[in-house]
Amino acid sequence: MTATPAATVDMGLDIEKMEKVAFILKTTAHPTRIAIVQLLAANDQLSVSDISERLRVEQSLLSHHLSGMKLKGILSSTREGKNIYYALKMREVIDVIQCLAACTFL
Amino acid sequence: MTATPAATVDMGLDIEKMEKVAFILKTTAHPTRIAIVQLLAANDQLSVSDISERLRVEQSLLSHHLSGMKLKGILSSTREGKNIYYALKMREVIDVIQCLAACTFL
DNA sequence: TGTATAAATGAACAACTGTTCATAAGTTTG
DNA sequence: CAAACTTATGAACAGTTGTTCATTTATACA
Repeated sequence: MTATPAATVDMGLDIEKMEKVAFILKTTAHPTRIAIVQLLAANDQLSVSDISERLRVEQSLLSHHLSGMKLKGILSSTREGKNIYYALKMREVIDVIQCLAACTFL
Repeated sequence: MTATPAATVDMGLDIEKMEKVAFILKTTAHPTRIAIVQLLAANDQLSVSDISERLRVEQSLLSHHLSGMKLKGILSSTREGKNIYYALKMREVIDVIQCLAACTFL
């Protein structure tokens, strides 16, 4: 990791908040992963092949993204028969994305 | 770069918006750089040494961060005598950070 | 049991990031 | 001009990321 700069300058974002947001952003700021979050925000659980079809992302690559996100605590997964269903675990991620979606100026 | 997934699933975040936000986030989601943005949101221009002192980040490293951010269009710089002053160029960055700061839930 | 289907895993690799260190380049002032 | 100061630059390097491909594991079902 990186050393945190000393000053706590702020606009309402204290260090702790800043690091949490940075974490969420770093692990989510990628087109495929944002799309995954959006899908799971709307669907509350989906199998890998569901996601793969909808996003047209190849199985293996998708799996890597999913397990990475799971590892970082953003998603959870449960097996049901042949399929494995992923769901959003860290709800703050939705909030962050919704927050950004609400930013009209962009 | 990465291929954009096909589906435009959304929560109000269309693909274009999503990519702009992702860009801003990727280039900003780092403690030092967030701190820089915050400083420059509050000060509208600061010399490298100002920033270096306030954030206690070493000259060369800071310079790398700054010129990277400039390269990506986030900051601008102008020389005034010995000093070089950096300023926020892409104002949306402030908006994004303020937007996130407003998210109380975190 | 064998075959099909769903998903994970691991190697390999290129590209990018963050960092440090040493050095260069531009500016001011004596 | 030389010395001091401020900032940039470039090499080097370790670590991370995104991706592909081939292989493996797990489950279901004939």
